[in-house]
Amino acid sequence: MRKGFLEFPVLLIIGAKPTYAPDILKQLKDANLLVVEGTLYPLLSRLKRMGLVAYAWQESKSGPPRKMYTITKEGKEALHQLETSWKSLDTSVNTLITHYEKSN
Amino acid sequence: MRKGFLEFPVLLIIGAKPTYAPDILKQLKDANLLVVEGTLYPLLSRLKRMGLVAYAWQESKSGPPRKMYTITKEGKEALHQLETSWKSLDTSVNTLITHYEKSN
DNA sequence: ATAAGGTACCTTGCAATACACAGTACTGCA
DNA sequence: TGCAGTACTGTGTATTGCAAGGTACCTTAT
Repeated sequence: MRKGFLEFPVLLIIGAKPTYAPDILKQLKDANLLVVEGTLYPLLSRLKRMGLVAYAWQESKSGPPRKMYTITKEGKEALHQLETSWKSLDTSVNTLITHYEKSN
Repeated sequence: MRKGFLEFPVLLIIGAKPTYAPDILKQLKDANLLVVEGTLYPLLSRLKRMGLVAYAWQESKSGPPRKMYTITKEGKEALHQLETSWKSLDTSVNTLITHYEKSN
């Protein structure tokens, strides 16, 4: 279950708008999801290998070129499935919390 | 982040009422959280080693004795912290979902 | 021109988690 | 005594996420 949880938020971010790694890190941090470079880069490579995202090099005005990631059709399908799983998990856990609180 | 996610639902279950492994498995399954023996037993040992739960042998009318697990004071404290983390994660992910949906 | 600092990407090695799978042990019943 | 059911345990493995270190490019200041 919940294997590769991080894929979900990352796909959500890329799915919302094409972005590149440092920006993804920033958005995750803004969302209170602490992820570091060493986690994100391998994850992005994995998503690319699975065909869920694609990238294109894009020049920058303030540094080296960036890999701009976009979500693919397959990525969107995977995203919808992840969203379903998430909602199920969310419901399950919140139910357990309710049970716990009722018992005290 | 979210390292050892399963600890949370398991602690919630034990915290609500003393139980033993097969019953925990059943409750997790009822909550749509698929976990198997090979995952749960090491997890329980870990929780015990960390002092978050304790167990007492209890005889059964239909088979071998059971390890009845109860939550400890430390376990309750850990549980509250896990609950806080969960709520934060819940909010974060749902925010990202909203952002994603708005962008489409 | 060159040094320094910043940005972006990538790799290696490690620890922990969760699973598959197999095994042990106790109980009750035929 | 054999068998099925219940409960607990151990081994091996893939994956995940992180720490740490490294490469390369670009801009700015000297």
